[in-house]
Amino acid sequence: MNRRSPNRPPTLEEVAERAGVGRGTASRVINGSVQVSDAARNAVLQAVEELGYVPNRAARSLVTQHTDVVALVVSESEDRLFGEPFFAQVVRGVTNAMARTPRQLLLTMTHREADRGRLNDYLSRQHVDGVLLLSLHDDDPLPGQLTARGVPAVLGGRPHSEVTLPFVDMDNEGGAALAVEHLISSGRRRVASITGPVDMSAGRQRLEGYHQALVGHDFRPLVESGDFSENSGRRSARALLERAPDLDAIFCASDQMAIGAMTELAAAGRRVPDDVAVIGFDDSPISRHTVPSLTTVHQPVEDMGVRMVEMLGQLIEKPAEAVPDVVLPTHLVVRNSA
Amino acid sequence: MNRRSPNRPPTLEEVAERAGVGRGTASRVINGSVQVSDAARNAVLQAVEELGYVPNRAARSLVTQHTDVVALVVSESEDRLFGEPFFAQVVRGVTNAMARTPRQLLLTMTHREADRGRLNDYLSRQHVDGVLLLSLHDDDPLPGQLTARGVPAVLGGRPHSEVTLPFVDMDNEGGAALAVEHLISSGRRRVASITGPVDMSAGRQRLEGYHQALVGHDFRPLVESGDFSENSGRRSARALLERAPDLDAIFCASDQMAIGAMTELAAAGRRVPDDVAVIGFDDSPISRHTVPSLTTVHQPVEDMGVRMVEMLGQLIEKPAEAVPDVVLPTHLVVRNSA
DNA sequence: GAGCGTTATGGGAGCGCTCCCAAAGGTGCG
DNA sequence: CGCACCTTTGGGAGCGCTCCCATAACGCTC
Repeated sequence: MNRRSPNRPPTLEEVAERAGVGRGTASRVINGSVQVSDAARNAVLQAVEELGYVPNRAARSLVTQHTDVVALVVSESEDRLFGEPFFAQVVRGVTNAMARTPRQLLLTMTHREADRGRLNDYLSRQHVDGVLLLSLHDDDPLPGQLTARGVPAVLGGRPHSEVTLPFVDMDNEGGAALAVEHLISSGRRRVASITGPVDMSAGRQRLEGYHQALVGHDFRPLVESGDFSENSGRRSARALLERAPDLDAIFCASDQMAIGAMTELAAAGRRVPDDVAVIGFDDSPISRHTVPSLTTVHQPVEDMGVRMVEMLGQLIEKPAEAVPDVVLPTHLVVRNSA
Repeated sequence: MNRRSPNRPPTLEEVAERAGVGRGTASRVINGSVQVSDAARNAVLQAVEELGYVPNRAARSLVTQHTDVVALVVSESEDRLFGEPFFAQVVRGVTNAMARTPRQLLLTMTHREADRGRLNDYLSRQHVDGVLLLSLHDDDPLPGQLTARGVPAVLGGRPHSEVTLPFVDMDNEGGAALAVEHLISSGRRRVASITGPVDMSAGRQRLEGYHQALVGHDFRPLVESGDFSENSGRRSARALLERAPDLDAIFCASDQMAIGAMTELAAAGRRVPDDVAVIGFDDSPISRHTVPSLTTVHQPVEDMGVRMVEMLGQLIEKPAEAVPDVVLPTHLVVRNSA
C-alpha cells in the first residue's frame, strides 16, 4: 500500500514512478529542459496527463526562492478604484505588459487599516516577487516596509522625498503649466485653480505648475483645494466664485473636479467658456462628452502601467542594476471649454 | 561562520537560536499557542523584532496544505470590470466580509486566452484555498477545472446546468416579472424587452421573467437582444422602434441598456414615460440621476459578495458538508421613467 | 576494442516550516 | 519522600520540489 493519504494531489514522485523514470528526469520534463530523451519525455508527459499532475508551487517556491507572482497594490477604496477611469487604464497597461512576462498579476486594494497587517506579510518576499504601487499617499508606510524587506517595487507616481523606490511619473508640473499658459495666452486675466489632495505628489505638482505659469505675469494665485472628486470640484468652484466673482478661468487638477466646477458654474449663471474657461487634467473618456467638451491635459496612463511592469521586471531579474526613474510627457488637448 | 548566504531573510531557526529556545517553542510563539512560558514567549518575540522575522509562507503552506488566500476571478475585460458599477459593489461586499476572516483576497481578471493557462495552475490548490467566480459565461471551462482539482469555489450568478458548484444568485426572473407586471398594470399594451447576453444565465432569466409576466395577457413578446452595454441598448431600441412603432414600454435587462434606449427614444421624438415607459435592471447609482430618473429592479449586489464569502468559508472549513445555494430577493424601485 | 568525450539519468541533500513524540521539569498528594 | 500527573520543551521527520553530482549509457576515433 504505497497509496498516499486520502485524495492528495499527485506528486512529482508519483509521476516519475508511473513514467518509469527518476524524479530528476520528471522534473526536467516539467520545467522544459532539453536534456531529456524523447522516450522519457513522452512517458512523463503521459503520466502527467493521466494523473492530472500540477506542480506544487509552495514546494517549488521554497527552493527556487521566487513565486512568479507580482502584486498591484492600490491604496484606495473600492469606490475610487472602480470609480475613476484612471485606474482602469493603468490596469489595462499593466495586464497587457504582464502578458509578455512569465508572471501572474494580483490586484489588491487596501484602504482599511485592518487589512494592512495581512497584506503586509503577504507581500514580504516568498509570496510575491515584486510589487507595483499605485496612488500612494505620503503617510503610507508600505514603501518603507517593502524597502526594508528587500522586495522589488515600482511606484506609479513620484513619491515624497523620503521614499527611495524607483517610480514612473507623469510630467504633472509641465502639463499644468501648459494648461495655465493656454488660459493666459487666450486672454484670461483672473485664473484660479482647484488643486488635488496635497498629500499626493500629483496634487502638489499640478499646483506647482500652476504657480510656475503665473510667474512673470503678475497675477495673484487664487487657489481652492479639492481631492480629485467631482463633489470637491463643485464645492471649490462655489468657494472660488464667492471669493473672486471676477474670475474668468479655472484650472482643475482633475477632470472630475472640472466637471463639478462646470456644473456649479452653470448653476451660477456663468457660461463656459464665454464667461469662465475651464481646463481639467487626465483626459479621461468622459471629457470628450461633457457639454461643452472639456479642454484637458492628456497623460499616457496606459503607458505608465506598461513601463512600471518593465521596470519591475528588470528589478527582479537584475537586482544589482539600478533602474532610472521615468517621467512620461503630458500634453494639452484643446476642446471647447477653454 | 554559521551566517547564511547573502542577505536571505532570517529563518525560524535563527530566531530560536537568538532567543535561546528550540525551534518548536519558537514556532509555538509565532502561531500563538498558549502552552509556552512567559519567559520563552518574550525572548522569542524580542528576537523576532530584532531580526525582522517574517514566516516563510511557502514553507508553511507546504506542510499545512493551505495558504489563507482566496481569489476572486472575474471573467471580463478590464473595461467591463471597471466600467460597470456592479463589480465595484460585489467587490465591496466581498472585501467587507473578508475582513472578518483570516484570509487575504486576491483579484484576478481573465478575458484573454493567454492568461488562462497561468491563472489556471495558479488556482490549483496549494496556492489558493478557494475561488470566488464572477460573471461566468456558459462556455467557460474554469468551473470544470476547479471541480476536477477539488478547489473549493462559489459562483456569483447561477451557472448553466452542467456546472455543479454552489452559487449565490439574484431572483432575476422574479424581478423581471415584477417590472413587466408594473408596466402592464399601469396600462401599457405593447411591452418590448431588450435582453442581456444569452450566454449568461442572468440574461436568460430576465428574459424568462418577461415572458412569464406576459402569460395570460395575450400580449405578443417583442424582443431584441443586447449585451448589457449602453450601445447595445441604443441599437436594440432603434431596431424595436422600426419593428413596432406602436410600442409603449420597454423592459431592459440592465440600466446601461435602459439609458441607451432612453437616448435613442429621445432622438426619435418619443417622450419617456409619456409615450414610452422604460424600466431597467440593477438599480445602479446612475439610475437615480438619469432624466427622467430610471425605474429599475433593485438587486442586493453587495449582499451577494458577502454571502459568497461566507459560503466559501464554510466550504473551506467543512469540506464534507454541502452548502445550499442562495437566491437573493429583488424588488422594483419605481422612479419616473415608468 | 580500448579510450575518450558527450549526453541522459537517478537520487541525495536541503529549502523553512509544522507536527508530534519523547523527555525534562514542576506540582500535589498520600 | 516517592509517585503520578501535568506543563513546557527540544528536535526528528517530512511536506514536494529543484539543484547538482556521480554514474551510466552511448557514440566516436584511432
